[in-house]
Amino acid sequence: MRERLHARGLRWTPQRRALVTVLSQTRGHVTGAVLVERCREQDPSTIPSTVYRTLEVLEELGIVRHGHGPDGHQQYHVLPDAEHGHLHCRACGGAWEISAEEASSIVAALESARGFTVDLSHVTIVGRCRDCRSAPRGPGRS
Amino acid sequence: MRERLHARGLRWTPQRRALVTVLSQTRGHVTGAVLVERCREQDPSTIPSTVYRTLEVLEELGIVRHGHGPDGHQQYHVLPDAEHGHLHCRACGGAWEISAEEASSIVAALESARGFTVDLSHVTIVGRCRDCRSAPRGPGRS
DNA sequence: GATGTTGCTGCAATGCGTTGCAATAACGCC
DNA sequence: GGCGTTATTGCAACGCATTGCAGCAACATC
Repeated sequence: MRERLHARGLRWTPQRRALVTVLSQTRGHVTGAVLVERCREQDPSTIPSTVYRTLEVLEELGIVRHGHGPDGHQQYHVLPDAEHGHLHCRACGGAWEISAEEASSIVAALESARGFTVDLSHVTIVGRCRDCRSAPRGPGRS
Repeated sequence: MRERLHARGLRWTPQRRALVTVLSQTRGHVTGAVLVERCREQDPSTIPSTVYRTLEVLEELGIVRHGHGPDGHQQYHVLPDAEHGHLHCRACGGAWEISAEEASSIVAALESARGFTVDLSHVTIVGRCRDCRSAPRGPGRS
């Protein structure tokens, strides 16, 4: 980790160490706010802007990816999970992953038709799941 | 417009009138903040929360749709444009629309495989467009 | 046109995230 | 170990959006 930063002329600071530790104990998806809070547990003097800036750096290194939840808030996930997209039911709040394979149809379509390279891990698709689809008319947070 | 509100037991207020006027002069996509600002031009005493709450109501009526830009901020578009998704290049900031037809492959796939109904107008796909794909390594706002 | 209901508004506070800037402290080098 | 360079941090302010609550005002009714 430290090496990767140094290789780019970046620095290995206590604050970064803390975030990396937190990330290593994290599975699945987390919002930015939660990461800030977890860092605070480790070191109460943690400042939000530092965390967000560090996340930016780590994303450039390919350590994390971020997308946006159905409410538009940050959502980070730690690699090296397979790259995947996200599916959210606006009625029940449920969430699922879309595998690269499952998404290949659009990815390929956009690629060949427009020459557009999709960042799958940033994709969040909102709608209604099987169970809620038939339901009367859920509230619909988003 | 007024009728549609009344039909649901809702009220036709000066503030709503203002927002509807603003929307009627709007084409394409607008962020929430811009709508607030435009309302302020008409009536400087406009309060943001009122605007956002009214947008919520209008969305329930099917007058507007909202999604989230690549930065996670609100983006509204006025109907009755054909329903469509959004494509954003993280390097140049360019934006395009994805027609329902073009998206039919995923929509149909998710529909049949998972029984998931996609809200296409809420979809924003981020990546790199043809021109930026070959570029060295753009900054990558998102 | 006066009155009661209850949907809306204004306001203030909160939450998430970003940005500018001066001070700090990693790092490389001697 | 001391020193200079410059990436980072801490802080404070800002921007967008949401929420709770009390007072206000549309609307239906008489």
